[in-house]
Amino acid sequence: MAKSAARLKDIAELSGFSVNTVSLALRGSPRIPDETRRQIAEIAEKLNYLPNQVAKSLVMQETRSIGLILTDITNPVLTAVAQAVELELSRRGYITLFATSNNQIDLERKMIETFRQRRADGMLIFPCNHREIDHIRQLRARNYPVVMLVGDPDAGVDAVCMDERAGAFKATSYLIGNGHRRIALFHSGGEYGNQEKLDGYKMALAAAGLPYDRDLFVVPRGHDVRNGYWAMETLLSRNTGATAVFCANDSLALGVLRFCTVRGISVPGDLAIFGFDNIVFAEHAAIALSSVNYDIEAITGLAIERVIGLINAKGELPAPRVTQVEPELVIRESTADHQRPL
Amino acid sequence: MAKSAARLKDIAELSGFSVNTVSLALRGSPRIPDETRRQIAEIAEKLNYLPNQVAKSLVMQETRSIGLILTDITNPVLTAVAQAVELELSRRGYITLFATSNNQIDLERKMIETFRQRRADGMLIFPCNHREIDHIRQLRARNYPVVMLVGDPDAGVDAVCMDERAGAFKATSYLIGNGHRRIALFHSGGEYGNQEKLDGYKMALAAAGLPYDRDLFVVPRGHDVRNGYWAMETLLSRNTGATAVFCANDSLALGVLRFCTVRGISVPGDLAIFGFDNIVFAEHAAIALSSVNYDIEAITGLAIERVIGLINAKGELPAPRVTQVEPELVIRESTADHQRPL
DNA sequence: CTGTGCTGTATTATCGTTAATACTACGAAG
DNA sequence: CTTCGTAGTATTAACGATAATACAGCACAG
Repeated sequence: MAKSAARLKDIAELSGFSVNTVSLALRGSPRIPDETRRQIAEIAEKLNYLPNQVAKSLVMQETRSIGLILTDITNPVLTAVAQAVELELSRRGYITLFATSNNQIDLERKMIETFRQRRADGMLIFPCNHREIDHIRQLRARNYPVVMLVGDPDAGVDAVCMDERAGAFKATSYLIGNGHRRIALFHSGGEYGNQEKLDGYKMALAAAGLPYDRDLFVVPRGHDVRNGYWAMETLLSRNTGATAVFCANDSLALGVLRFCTVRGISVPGDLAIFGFDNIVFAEHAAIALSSVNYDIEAITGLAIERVIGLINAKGELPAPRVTQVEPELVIRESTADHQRPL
Repeated sequence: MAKSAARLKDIAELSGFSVNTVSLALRGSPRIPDETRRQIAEIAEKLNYLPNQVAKSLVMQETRSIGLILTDITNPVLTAVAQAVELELSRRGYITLFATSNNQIDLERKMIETFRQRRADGMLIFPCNHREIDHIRQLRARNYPVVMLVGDPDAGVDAVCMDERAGAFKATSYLIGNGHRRIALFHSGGEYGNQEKLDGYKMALAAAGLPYDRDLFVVPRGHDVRNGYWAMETLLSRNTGATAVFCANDSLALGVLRFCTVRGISVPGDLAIFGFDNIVFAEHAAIALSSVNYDIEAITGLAIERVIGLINAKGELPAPRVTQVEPELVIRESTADHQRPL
């Protein structure tokens, strides 16, 4: 902490008024006449006074800070989320406390505890595991304002999130509409994961009367570019006759694109690629990627609205609600916009 | 703030000991016998007690929090910096207060003020303008521990940063060594900017006896992918006969790559591309980018070491020091590794 | 048998603010 | 000429922790 910062007491001594008068004057109380206020403001200015938010928090019982726990900030979507949240909260006079769980649930628990100690007024959480959220439920049960950024409708905790099932359904349906019949799915869901994108994919196939072929489903070990590369290599070795790939996120899709560039596979001529999340690099890839748009502004906006609502709710919190935002498709070069010959 | 969190006082009342005894017991003071400690710990556990860090900060005169001000967190290098800083600080028991200035100096000033109000123990700052740093100097003059992540050696403020001039020199020299004689520079320096990359570029040309041609220097309006695309278009229209492009950052380079893909310009056959910062997407681009590596671990590690050193320095702060980390080149596919025919 | 030191605990002050309440002077009303 | 309201300011008590100091009771040395 900065040494020897000026306090109300210092201003009080220099001005001859009491601490309380100084406090009232600086906060613009109507009970203080202008002349007094002027004198006090002048001295405050001279001492470069800045109110001590720590002391203020203690007495006001609010810190005007909100914790944001992400799984991994290098994921471009989460980066954008972090940016949007910080911007909007700062606009509303809140500070953002950041933490990344690095997909480890112990770290997630630890960071929740840290934020609780620091008396963050509320928390926004991207849980690292969609199923293990008892610690978050517990938080909520203790009347702590918390909103998740992903979530099942029956999680028992407030959430604002993208409707991933709908997104996957739309993207798959689009590919089917373009004439594709053998559509691969790259999705590192598995243990962690929400099955929602898988569900949406299956629903779209079913709706079109196409069979679900387990061979077309590749589960990469992670969700970054090199995993996408690996997944494409794997798919090819299975000889499935796939003409399109739907990737659960854009990094995987960029990996697929890279693989195709290296192997001379033409995109979208030989293979159509559909991504998910619509990160900035998707738009500007060597071949611009079609993707399911993650509407960051909408989701973070609603989530912040919600958590601040909970903070301001006096007494018991209202029953948790889960809001799902339906995503739009963004069609670019990586999917042909015409009927492909079979 | 969470309603009705347990306090020391509650534990004191339930256990029959005084508040002070409870505090000592929970902090493991040797003056408290084991049996007493056990009783107290048990009740604390039952009440789900978590010490109030706000109150603690007030009395201890330290918040164990450090402010990090970035220009724009969506820049992948800064994202990685943010991640590394948060991780390391959390390891050392500090919390990270994030803010982005969005390259607006007013916002930068405002965030510094916010952090000062919240009594962050120190700050790490990526100033949005290398020249206008009076407000940061002032901070330092008031004995506030602050370390910049970029900086001139004579800034008068502590800094740990990459030696950009050396990086630019190395990259340009590498291209020259590969036989290139007409090397373009895309650098959005201009008003904001450090001229350091430009300096390094010029030095390398001079060292090889090559002239500096103003036509080969394109100044894009920003530093994202589309600006790189635009810059390449501009360069081409100038008919300079450039055989290589050195970009001040990887996003620009990716834009150049995209342009080349669209126009059928072979990389590195017709044009070599060298980036700067070595972001993840550089490695995994359709054609993997050569780049100047930004050693995030080294820089953030040193910066954190420095700021914590300043925090722990009793009394007057030591004279400011600027540490420059010399970057390495990472050579990949976008530059040919053999002598090109002229 | 008294003083001394130690062990375990309690009391009190403090951090910098806000909030509730208490005073003091003065002008107006009865 | 008292009373009362009010404007301006001061006093006191929180907030929840830590830290310095005080105080019992008991063992032991002289």
